[in-house]
Amino acid sequence: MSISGQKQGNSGSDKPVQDRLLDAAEQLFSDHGFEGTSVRDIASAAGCNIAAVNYYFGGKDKLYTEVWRRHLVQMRDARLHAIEQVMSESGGKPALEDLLRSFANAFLGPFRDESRSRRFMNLMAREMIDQRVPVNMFIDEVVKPTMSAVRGALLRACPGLDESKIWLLIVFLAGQLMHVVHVKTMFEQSEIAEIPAFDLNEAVDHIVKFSAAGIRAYANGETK
Amino acid sequence: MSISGQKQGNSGSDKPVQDRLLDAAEQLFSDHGFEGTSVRDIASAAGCNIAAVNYYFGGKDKLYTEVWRRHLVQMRDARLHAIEQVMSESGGKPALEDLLRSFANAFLGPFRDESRSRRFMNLMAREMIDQRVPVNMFIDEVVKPTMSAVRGALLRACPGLDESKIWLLIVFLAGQLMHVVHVKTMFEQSEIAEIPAFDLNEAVDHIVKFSAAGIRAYANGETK
DNA sequence: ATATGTTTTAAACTATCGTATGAAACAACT
DNA sequence: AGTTGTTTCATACGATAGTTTAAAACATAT
Repeated sequence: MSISGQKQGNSGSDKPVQDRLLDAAEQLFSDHGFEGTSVRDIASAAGCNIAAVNYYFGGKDKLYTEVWRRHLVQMRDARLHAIEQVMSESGGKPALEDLLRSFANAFLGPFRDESRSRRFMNLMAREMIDQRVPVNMFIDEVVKPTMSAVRGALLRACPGLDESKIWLLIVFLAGQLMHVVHVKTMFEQSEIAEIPAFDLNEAVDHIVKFSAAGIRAYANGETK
Repeated sequence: MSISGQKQGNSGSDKPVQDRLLDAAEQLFSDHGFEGTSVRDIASAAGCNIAAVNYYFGGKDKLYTEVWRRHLVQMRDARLHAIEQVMSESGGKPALEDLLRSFANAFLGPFRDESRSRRFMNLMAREMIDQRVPVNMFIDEVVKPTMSAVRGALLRACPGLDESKIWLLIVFLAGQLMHVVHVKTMFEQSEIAEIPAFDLNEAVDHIVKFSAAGIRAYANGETK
């Protein structure tokens, strides 16, 4: 059998054991937190033996980071794909607003699906209080590749942009989007029904308009 | 020695053991969460024996709820005192705006002190994810006494108000204030320095103006 | 000083935690 | 069949969790 093979006739479900463990762990970590979840609970929910956690992931901590890695690569791919699509649709010279809107929508994608977003929200709220994922992983898996892609696309959309200052603009853009995520997270946790559902589209419109104006002002100031 | 007596020559500090335990527990629960804090850690930080937690509080859970009770009674007293003061200053017939402003400021008091607010914020963020304090306690210690006081004051400030609908107005008012707390909580957790400090005074101004208009419209609609 | 009630202490208890182990079960190939 | 490499399993390990216990230390009153 090959080293990366998967068994076929497993007992609990049709999914391989690794995925069942990741799914069960994500649900339990989201509901009860890292310390409040035991590997026995996870293995039981995944329908497999306790030792499988160590066999496949090398420990509870590693399993937790792998739960996150799954989300991180998904985020990265969604953002990279959004940028590539705008680039190809515009023949390599996208309108600034289109680029910003596409990226913002990809950024906020995980929070649009109401059914799955709650689990991810809880996971994120917990991770924001107790940081357990190594920062390097977050930087390497998401920030670096996303940033360089946005950077390239921004330069095509706004040729007059100063290359030395472009990182600041991207950080600022991501900061606005993270802000939206934070507000949305808070609204989800709030049980007070009085507050209407937070409108992501409205937030995206604002950020696109605001950032486009800011970036253009920046570009003109540098080139004049 | 009386049954509620306190020893004088304790070893760790000048405070009694109960208070030292509550202080240490609050700090540790705020930093590492309930599951992430052991009673040995708490006792060690408080400079006393492990058994003291069970001797004085009857267990780790009870200690946690007592940490919260301390905050809850403080909240309740601050709000009640604010209402009493407005009532006495106005000779029992306060202006609606004064009443609302005074209550709102008392409500948001714990979040104005920047030095102590962070610990309480963390504690609250954790409690919002994992509810461990019995809801009855929150209702009995804060909601009920506060509500009836606000109700009485509101009736004096707005005699035309329908008594059967007044609870809804109070819930609505508290909901707005909790909303402000949530946003503030989020801003504190956010590490992004780009966002300016959240202005509580601005929020209070808005809520006072908005709620006063709403309540007056309500009262007029019911009395005409 | 003796007696009484309270507080503090060190140690032990049971339960559960994350992890490690070695044998059994299994699948794929010679 | 027999061999090989992978996966599953029951079980055990050491560490630590929250809690309990009983004796020692202490303060106060008679």
